[in-house]
Amino acid sequence: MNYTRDNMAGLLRSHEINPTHQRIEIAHALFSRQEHLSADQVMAAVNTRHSETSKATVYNTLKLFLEKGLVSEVIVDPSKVFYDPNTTPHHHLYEVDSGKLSDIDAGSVQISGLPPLPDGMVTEGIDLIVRVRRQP
Amino acid sequence: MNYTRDNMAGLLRSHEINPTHQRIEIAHALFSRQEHLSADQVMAAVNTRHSETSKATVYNTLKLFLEKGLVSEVIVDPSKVFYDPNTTPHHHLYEVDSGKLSDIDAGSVQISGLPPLPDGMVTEGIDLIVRVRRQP
DNA sequence: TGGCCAATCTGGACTTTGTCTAATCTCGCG
DNA sequence: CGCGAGATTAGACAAAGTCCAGATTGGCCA
Repeated sequence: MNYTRDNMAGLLRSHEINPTHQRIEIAHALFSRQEHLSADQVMAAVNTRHSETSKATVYNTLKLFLEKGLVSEVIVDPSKVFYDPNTTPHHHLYEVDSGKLSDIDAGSVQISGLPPLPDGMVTEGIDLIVRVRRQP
Repeated sequence: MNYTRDNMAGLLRSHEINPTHQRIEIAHALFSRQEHLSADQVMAAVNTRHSETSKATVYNTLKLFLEKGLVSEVIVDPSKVFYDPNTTPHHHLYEVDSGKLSDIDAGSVQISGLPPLPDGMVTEGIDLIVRVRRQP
């Protein structure tokens, strides 16, 4: 799969998102890298050379992508949210000292024995985060 | 177990923390409630009636408690960190719309099939968060 | 083509959470 | 009693994110 800007337009449309210039650039930044980026990093990626997209638009757009299921949020660092272009079920490995975040495929991981949910509640997601640190 | 202020002093000492007035109040706020509180909520709890403890002290103290293993951090909400008086291994249930956070005992939960860690890395902790939402 | 309108984007002010610093306070001990 | 290390404080500051009112865009139809 090729993450050209043209393909981004299609991707956005298939998620019922009107593909504007800014949205295409933001999607491109996330998907071509296949990495976890914070809002700040998206800003920087989109505004290399000359400033093109405002802070408000970056935040609005990421929130929109999230609602439309195009990206997911990863909350591992108290100071910033990461956005993840991988929306298939998977887990995360977080290197505490470097801040590096990587995926753990959900395929082989099994979680069992979770208690029943409170009445009238539905699961929105299960986040499994393995926090690791460089051996001292 | 009884979470009197006197017992708090002993608890702090047993974790190599000099038990000052402010630290005892903060420990008392966390342990007598047996709940997850944010720094803000600790501030409010400690400063009912007249202001007694400054913001800087609350933050310093929570960080100190964390280092000394007296409390643990729970990162589920991008906007604030919760502090958890329960340091035994356990997981969390987070009600997304209300912000309510509760414990899931680790006893019956099994996680298997995690891939090996990268070389030279040690696990610092495994966070399992079940995000739920009220049925629409 | 030209004009219209709704959707989108923007700068900048604002809020909230948390950090930092330099000055002050406390308290055990000689 | 007075000293000094450790603790506390007020308030300035930083960073992430939100909000708003006005400007821009672009698709559509005559």
